[in-house]
Amino acid sequence: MNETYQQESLFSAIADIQRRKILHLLQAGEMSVSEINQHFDFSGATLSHHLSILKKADLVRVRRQGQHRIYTLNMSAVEQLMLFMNKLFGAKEDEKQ
Amino acid sequence: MNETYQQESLFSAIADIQRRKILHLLQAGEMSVSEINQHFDFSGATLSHHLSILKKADLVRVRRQGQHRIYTLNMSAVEQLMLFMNKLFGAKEDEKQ
DNA sequence: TAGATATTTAGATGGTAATCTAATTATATG
DNA sequence: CATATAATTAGATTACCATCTAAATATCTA
Repeated sequence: MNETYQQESLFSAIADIQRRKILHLLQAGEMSVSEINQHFDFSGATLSHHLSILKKADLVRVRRQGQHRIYTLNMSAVEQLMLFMNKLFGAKEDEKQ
Repeated sequence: MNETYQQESLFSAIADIQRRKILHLLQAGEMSVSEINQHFDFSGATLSHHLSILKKADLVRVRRQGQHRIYTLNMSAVEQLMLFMNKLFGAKEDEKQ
């Protein structure tokens, strides 16, 4: 079980509670940066930093819309993460493999 | 979705690649500290440190056997973690909920 | 009981990560 | 075009974390 860089970046990405909150927010639907920011106390720069880490892990995708950037949750990265977790722990993972 | 201290400690525990390797090793069966240590380069003190973090997260359990301490993977904590991940990402989690 | 082995604890160090303010880039609009 | 708004980037600071060596604790055995 050698981990790829991609897997490592996934685990680092979800290690922070603020980033997990961001991911959970996006689960309900896409959001602009300022909309996301309404749910947090920290500065916009800090949010930008967290978003860049989530982007690098490919957990979120961005598109531009005027002045705004719209972030969406990338479910295929989420699925990849869950698959890897199942392998890691040797879980059954509903008999699919 | 407010996280408990327990959940926070689970995510911190799996954030480190060495601890993920330990968990994966234990997935094959219980092991003493020195057996685990054969798979790593770092010092026994460092291993002990990692094991204590896994213990605090309740991902592993320990019992004494003479001079040895035998570590086992606690699958119910693993399951709890997977359930929480599913909630976090809004995944289907094989229709159980 | 003395010494060997197994493991943990204490304390120190270097590196990384989260956060901040200020500056920069990009876009929209009067 | 000038200014306002949205978001990122740069640079600094602080806190935390992985690791180390040395010391302590616990158990076994000669």
